[in-house]
Amino acid sequence: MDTPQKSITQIETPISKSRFEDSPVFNYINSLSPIRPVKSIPNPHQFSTLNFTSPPSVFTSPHLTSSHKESRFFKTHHPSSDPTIPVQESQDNSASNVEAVAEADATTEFNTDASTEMEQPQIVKETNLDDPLAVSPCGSRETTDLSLVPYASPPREENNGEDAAGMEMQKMMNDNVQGKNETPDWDRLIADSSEFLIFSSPNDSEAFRCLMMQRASPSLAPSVMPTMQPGSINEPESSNASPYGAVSVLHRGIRRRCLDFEMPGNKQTSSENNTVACGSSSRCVVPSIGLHLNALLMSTKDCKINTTTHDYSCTEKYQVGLQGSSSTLQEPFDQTETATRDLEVVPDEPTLEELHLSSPKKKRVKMEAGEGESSCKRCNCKKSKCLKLYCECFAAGVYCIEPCSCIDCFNKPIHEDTVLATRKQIESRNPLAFAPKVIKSSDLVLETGDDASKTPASARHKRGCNCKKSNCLKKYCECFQGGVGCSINCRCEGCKNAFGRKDGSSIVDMEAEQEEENETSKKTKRTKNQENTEVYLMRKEESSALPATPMSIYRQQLVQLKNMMPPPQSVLGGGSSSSGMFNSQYTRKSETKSLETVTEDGAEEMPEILSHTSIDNTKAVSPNGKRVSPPHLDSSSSGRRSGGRKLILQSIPTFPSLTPQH
DNA sequence: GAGTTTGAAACT
DNA sequence: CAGTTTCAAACTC
Repeated sequence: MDTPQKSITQIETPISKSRFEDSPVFNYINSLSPIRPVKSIPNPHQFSTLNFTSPPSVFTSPHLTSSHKESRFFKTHHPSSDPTIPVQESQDNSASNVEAVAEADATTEFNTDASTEMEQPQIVKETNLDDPLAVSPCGSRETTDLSLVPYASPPREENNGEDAAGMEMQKMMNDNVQGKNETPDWDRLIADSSEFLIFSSPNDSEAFRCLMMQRASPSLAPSVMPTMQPGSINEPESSNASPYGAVSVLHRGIRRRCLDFEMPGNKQTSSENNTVACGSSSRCVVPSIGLHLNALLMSTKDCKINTTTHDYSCTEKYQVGLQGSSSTLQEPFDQTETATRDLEVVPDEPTLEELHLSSPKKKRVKMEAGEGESSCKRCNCKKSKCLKLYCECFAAGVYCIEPCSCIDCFNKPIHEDTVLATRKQIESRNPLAFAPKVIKSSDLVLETGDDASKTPASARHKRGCNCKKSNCLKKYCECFQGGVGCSINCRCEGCKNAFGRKDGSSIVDMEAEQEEENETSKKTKRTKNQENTEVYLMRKEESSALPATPMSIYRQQLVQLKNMMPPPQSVLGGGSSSSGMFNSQYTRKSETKSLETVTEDGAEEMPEILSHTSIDNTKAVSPNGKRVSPPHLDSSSSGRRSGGRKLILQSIPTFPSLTPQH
């Protein structure tokens, strides 16, 4: 039985309004007031494209406006007993907020907070905004918002929500521009915000930062994916299309969603996190922002979400500041892609840059034309429907996106159920299927007790490779691809892995590095034996695409830090759960842990990177100027020269300073 | 860009 | 668990 109340209110509003407007009193007032009543124009389009110029496409779709209310924000349960009112409210707010973020991106963290807060009270609790104002129970939102956000949308009538939002947006934009004079120190803002602005997910923060960056460098503003309207796709789940649509639009524009496969029963949470986009998103949508591309990687493979606890471990600083510095070694290509883009952004890596830019390598062309274009990891699946581990996206825990060339792809938000089911199935078969393939050596040592720790990479492939012909010298080899040495877990034949052979000899690396070092100083070419040379060349080729990009630099820094840190604690994230990809990396456990995990991958690449990049550069390109100062390795590391050319990871003793104890 | 090679994933 | 098939990335031309 329908409660007449609702319908009555719906009907009554317009009626009463019209009556009111027709009334002489109204006319009188109207005549007196210079303010003319403006009737809302129910034109969703007006709100979007026409009104705003910034990064339009992503957020301008009518679909978006129509589905705002169903965006992921509203997936969260409203604590209030009567969802209708809050929803209505949040509808406007969300619209304005989303738009604010999207269009104006003048939105500050406060606004973001506000939106988050408004839409996700629970998350707010979770995220614990330090700002007392921010934490307001559902009751007093508006006040809070207003107090918090200079341009936050004030409470307004439920009608013409979109227009209102749009107008509000413009107002906000204006206010922001005028009031702040548009001199945002984004780095500072982000840095500052990182302390109290805790995003509901790492991806959120990523997206946030992305937007910030975007604003910071409008010239780089993406062309923006024009027509990716998932909603336009005739999906069976049309009922759900909206939410997805909204989310997708938003995320497509901003971020690539990560799959949080876990929480089978907890769909809500799952969706919440699912929506969480990986940093990838940023790269996808904001191609110009090379730095963010890495974030994708981070989110996808490196910064794993500990779905078990729903913690995210890359500390916000890392997440935001480093922008996916941890981009996985498992995806050298991505790195390279990113690198290529980063070159434009980061001018201070002359040698490598030049090297990279000047070399019209096929690889690079390939990357630019293909993966690099979107700067997203792209799969090319044809038969697996992207629902098998064959699919890199799926394996990485991210949804496929536009740039993917996959056919019959089911790895999309609209098929979330399928994806989750498949994921579960695969995990049931192999609980570690989605676990990071490359894990820290320390962890490994705990597990296998092998000599992994002896190798420079300081990480090992979990299962080991099974190479027969590639000698573990090509990316066919997962160990090599991951930038780690082979271990006793490997069943490879003729292993010549540059990062460390199965037999435990990591000497190759040492020799190569030292050799290169000497060569560098002497400016002569190497005189190493053929094997090492071969290895070296291969690695160089690999890493040539990984010049001194910020990412690589971050990684480098991280690696350095890592090396200075004491041996990692027991595996937390690693074993945390089978949800794998996202497991450890985002666990908020401790910064140390985060760093470690982040570094984990970074270390994989180190040998090569280190041999080519200088610490000075590292310093120079520090993301937001925050931290990761390459510690005083020199004194402690025997492998490093005054020139700062090289770091020999192996030789760097653990350094206690960064961890509380030890 | 097409074809080949390779090894992981999936299957039996 | 081992062998085989399938698959898509990596690689080569």
